[in-house]
Amino acid sequence: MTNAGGQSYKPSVNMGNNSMINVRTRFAPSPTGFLHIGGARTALFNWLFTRHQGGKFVLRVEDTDQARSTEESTKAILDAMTWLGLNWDEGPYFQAERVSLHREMVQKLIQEGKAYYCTCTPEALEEKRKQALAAGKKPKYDGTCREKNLGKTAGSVVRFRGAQTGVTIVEDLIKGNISFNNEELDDLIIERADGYPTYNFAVVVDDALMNITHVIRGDDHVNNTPRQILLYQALGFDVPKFAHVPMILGADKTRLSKRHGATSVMAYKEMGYLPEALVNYLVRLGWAHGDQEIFSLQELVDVFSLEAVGKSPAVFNPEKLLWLNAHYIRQSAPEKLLDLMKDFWPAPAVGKDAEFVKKVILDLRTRSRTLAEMAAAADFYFADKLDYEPEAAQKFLLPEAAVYLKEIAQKIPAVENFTREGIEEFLKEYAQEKGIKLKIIAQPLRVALTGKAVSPGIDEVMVTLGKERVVKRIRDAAAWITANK
RNA sequence: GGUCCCAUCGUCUAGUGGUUAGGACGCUGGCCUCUCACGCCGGAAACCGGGGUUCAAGUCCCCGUGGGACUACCA
Repeated sequence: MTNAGGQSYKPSVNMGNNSMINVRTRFAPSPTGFLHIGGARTALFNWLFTRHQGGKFVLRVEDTDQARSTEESTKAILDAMTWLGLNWDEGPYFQAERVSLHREMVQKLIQEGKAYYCTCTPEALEEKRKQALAAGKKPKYDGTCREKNLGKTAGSVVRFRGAQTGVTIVEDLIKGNISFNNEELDDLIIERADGYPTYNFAVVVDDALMNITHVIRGDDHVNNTPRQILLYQALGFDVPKFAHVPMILGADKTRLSKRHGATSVMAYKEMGYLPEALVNYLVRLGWAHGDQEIFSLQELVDVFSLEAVGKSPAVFNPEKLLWLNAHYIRQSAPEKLLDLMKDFWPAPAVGKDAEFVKKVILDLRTRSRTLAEMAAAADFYFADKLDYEPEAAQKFLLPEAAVYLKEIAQKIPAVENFTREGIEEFLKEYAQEKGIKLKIIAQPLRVALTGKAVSPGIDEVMVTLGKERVVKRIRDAAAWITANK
């Protein structure tokens, strides 16, 4: 399964450059929840970089935490990727299915003396950690089993024998060179007591075996990177290029989480956001191309580069996302919106004539920031009988207006040119005849037609509704005034 | 605590030693107008602080300060 159903994007790079043609990247989510905003941006950057370079984008599910991984999460993540249009070329591979490979590599390191069995219990380690912390020292594995040359026993784990001197330099495509003293790195566990590899080991083995050339991931991983580089070297693999993208923060500048509102990509779909809006918003978090704000996916593929990714974290701003979403709704063809709106319309809208619904969409297109907003604003188009908003009715459905409404209802059947222009002309002439401002009749008419004080232009509404419904609604309003005032 | 990263309007950002520090969201004044929205024109709003380097620093260096990440038999 490679969800190649997405459209294809042509790489914009000079294919004559042989070193670039073999770019391979991966997105490696752990299936312990839905795809969230941060993960989506990481996936997007990977995808854009890869498509720009004409490389291969691999999807790998990191499910070695057997206790927390679920199939539903895997499906939810793939669905979200597909919705965003981030198609992958290989995978999804499942890390848990590759444990024999990982174990092989663990054994290799043990045989070469680069890893060793450790029988320290979690409890003992936790105790030592506490003590170290209390004494103001660094909580680091103390090497109890390092030189014991232990064999495998029940409950034993395997630790990597890390270098204790020297410096490891991470050459990061976004952050530049970052150096770490190896003495800061402790002997990390690479195989757990349950026989499963730990993250830091499994990523290295898998990335190496899958020939990943560029590891693009969140910068919460920078501190893991030197250990991983040491692992690559111990295993005799080439070290890939790294690019650590800054985190996305909430309004309070802490790491984005549920506390800050919706963080699930699919929650945005359900709220009526378009994938192109989310993609456009996400890509501008930490990346810019001069002053440009609006980008199509193909445009992004053309101009995206890791060099232009900023180093500092970005605060997630829902207002700007909303603006972009409104923009993309405005830009969308009515046919497309007709399709998208199927999941959003209120019950009375289902089964209505497509041409009529399309007109409704056209009326509302510049006035809706989300599809859900559009649906909410559209209720009056589909209602058989209007409920007048109390404040609107009180202010505009008055006895003096009833006179005008009745006359207008009477004259409308004779309006030949029942278009926006024709209707506007008719109403202006009527107002002139009466010696009043258009305003005087527009608001009562609006309430009569929509039940609200705020709506699309009354000419638009009238055209969409059609003469018959218009006449009926105006008469209903006049009758309502007689009955209630 | 230790290690590492980061720092331009409220927010996202442009800026690569010499600019009236630009754009966008949001806010706001006006125009358009049947309300609202769209659109158009205008406004307020920023280089964290201190030292250097330099004729010249938002841009380079150092030190502070502030924020963030990691510090698991999670990923």
